[in-house]
Amino acid sequence: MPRPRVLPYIILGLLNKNGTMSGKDMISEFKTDISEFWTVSHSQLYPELQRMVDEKQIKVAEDVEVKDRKVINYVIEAKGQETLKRWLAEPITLKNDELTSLKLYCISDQRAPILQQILKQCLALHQQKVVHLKARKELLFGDESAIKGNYGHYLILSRAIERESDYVNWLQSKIN
Amino acid sequence: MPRPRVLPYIILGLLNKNGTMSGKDMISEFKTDISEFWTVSHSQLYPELQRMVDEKQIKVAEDVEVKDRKVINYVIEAKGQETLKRWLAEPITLKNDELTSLKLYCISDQRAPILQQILKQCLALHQQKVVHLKARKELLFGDESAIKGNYGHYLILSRAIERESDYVNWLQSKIN
DNA sequence: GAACGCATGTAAATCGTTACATGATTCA
DNA sequence: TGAATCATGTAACGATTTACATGCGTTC
Repeated sequence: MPRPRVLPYIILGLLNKNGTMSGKDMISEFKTDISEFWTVSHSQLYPELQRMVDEKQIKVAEDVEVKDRKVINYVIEAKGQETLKRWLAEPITLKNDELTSLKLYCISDQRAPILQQILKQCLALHQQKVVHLKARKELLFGDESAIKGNYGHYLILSRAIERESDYVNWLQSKIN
Repeated sequence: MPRPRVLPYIILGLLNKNGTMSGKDMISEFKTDISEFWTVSHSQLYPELQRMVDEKQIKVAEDVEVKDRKVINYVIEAKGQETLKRWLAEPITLKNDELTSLKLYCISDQRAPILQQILKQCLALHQQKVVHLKARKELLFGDESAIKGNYGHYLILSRAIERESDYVNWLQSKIN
């Protein structure tokens, strides 16, 4: 069972959000706005675009505009919009939570129901994380004398708890 | 230029911290204490252990103890300790910062100079991140009317700023 | 019109995961 | 003794990165 792919969905998300885009445009947006969370090289992007055209997820935009250059512009197809919708609606799990920011990035409309759905699932997941991490800290460092001999471990565990707790608070503040 | 490897250093870190360990022991510690930050499959671990024995970074521990099972125990060698030391001392950059938690995990002693060194570099890096993210937010959403049409983007950018700011505060609290 | 830049494209090498395999130990 | 379990080991595939390649357009 191959690892689930990310790139095709980001491509769909960008095209759905921005309309017509070239590969170059996508690379540019990846770098400026998405590199904080995810990166991709152009040697992955271009073959993927071809594959997605074959799959009818996207199509080449016959722009009357700028065809001076060898730029290829793409637009999303109906099938692609459904694929994107299904991806956004997938349940959030420990395994795929690293993609949640990317999913949110693809949602332009503040009132989209899927947005609240994602935030709520994310909240539940990270609340569990906090519980788990706190239990782990209590187990390992409940006796504070254990901190001395494993200070680095203690540090990152403490930090993880703070980080997750902050995230939980933020998520709650964004949920209706 | 191949991507820098992580696994060998974690192996060295664990052996340096715990003394004698088998592959199974490492897998176990990966799962319980490190899975929050990093994962590895056993099919990666075992060949890597063999490679590191060949390189004299570690060696098989001739335990008189439990040799009933086919368990193979390892200990770190002097060369491995130097390799580990060099890794911990590498400058922290945007590229390798995702490994910082793993590095901290390998440092048992609260008073180790390398600990403060890492925390300070990490602080500088994330302070820069905050500056960059805030500038980006000002540029994109300084005009609040822009939020409506790109709400997801606004959300994750805002969250990133809070997350990084919290991290900066935490780092400062841990620095002498 | 020759050289360079740039969007796109291709190849090779590496990394990492899943699935499967081995051989020893335990236990019924 | 034979089945099951377990630590270790191997194979195959997909994903990702680096390096290199193509070919159009601009510019000097």
